[in-house]
Amino acid sequence: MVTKQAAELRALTEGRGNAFDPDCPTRVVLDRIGDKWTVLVIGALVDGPRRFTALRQHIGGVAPKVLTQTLRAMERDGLLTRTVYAQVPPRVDYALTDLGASLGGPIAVLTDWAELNVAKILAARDEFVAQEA
Amino acid sequence: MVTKQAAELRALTEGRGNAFDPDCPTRVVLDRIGDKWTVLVIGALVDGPRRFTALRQHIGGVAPKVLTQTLRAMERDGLLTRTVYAQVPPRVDYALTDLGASLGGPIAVLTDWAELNVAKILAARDEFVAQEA
DNA sequence: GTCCCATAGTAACCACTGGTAACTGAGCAC
DNA sequence: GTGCTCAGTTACCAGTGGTTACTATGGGAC
Repeated sequence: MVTKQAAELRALTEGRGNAFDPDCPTRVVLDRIGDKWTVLVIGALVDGPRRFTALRQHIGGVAPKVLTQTLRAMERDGLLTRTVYAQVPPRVDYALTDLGASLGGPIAVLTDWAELNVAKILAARDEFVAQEA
Repeated sequence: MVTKQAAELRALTEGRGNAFDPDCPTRVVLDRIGDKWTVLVIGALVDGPRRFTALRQHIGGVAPKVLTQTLRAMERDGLLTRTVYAQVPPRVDYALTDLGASLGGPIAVLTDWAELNVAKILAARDEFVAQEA
């Protein structure tokens, strides 16, 4: 614990993290971004706030439990806000914070690459399978 | 807040083959990129080929089994090449392909964001913990 | 000859997480 | 009192990530 805090402090005081240091908190950020649902939630919220069920419908194939986990983690990390209205039936709005919205750029770059290179990756995969056989 | 970047992301996700469709192969690419070790391996190889042990040392905290899994998956997807020299002790070089190297740009954007925003995320996390208590 | 070393993994095992299906609670309409 | 909506929760299961220990091979030291 002490060493971890020291590493975080060092990384922060140096101004920049080093993702290759296992104790560097940048790893934490990469883990969060690495979660595919986080990426899709950011994409689903760039247009504005959405409710829980709307998110579920917009992001195909996500189970409610997993969506809840993702949203809570993102709220904890300051990427979005969760607003509960005391109504029945309940209403909960999710909206990106400035920090969360600022992630949209890097994610767009990534999804752009993905769109452009899906074919190459699938081709490599097919070829590899063919070689194995 | 919602700017050109947001519009870009929206165009990507709602226009041509979108990542919100659970059956879209873009999901496959996001899963691969989402693996934190993949990101670090790309980062470790942009300067040139490395051997297995060199990768292990450069990327702190990775278990050999997991590194092997990651490297095999990346080889399968055409992101890197694996060259075995019939020597004793064994020597295996890993090098990025053009496809793998082209991922360096998007990943650099992402890690830049991560390193710049680590402090904000940790602050949000601390505040959240404080509010809970 | 025997012992030890380095490299690039594998094997066995465990814990945690991601995913599925079913259930909850609160008020309102019927 | 039955059913409807929304936003989850609960119980459960499989797969994955991670840890530690072990392996194969030949070269050099003794």
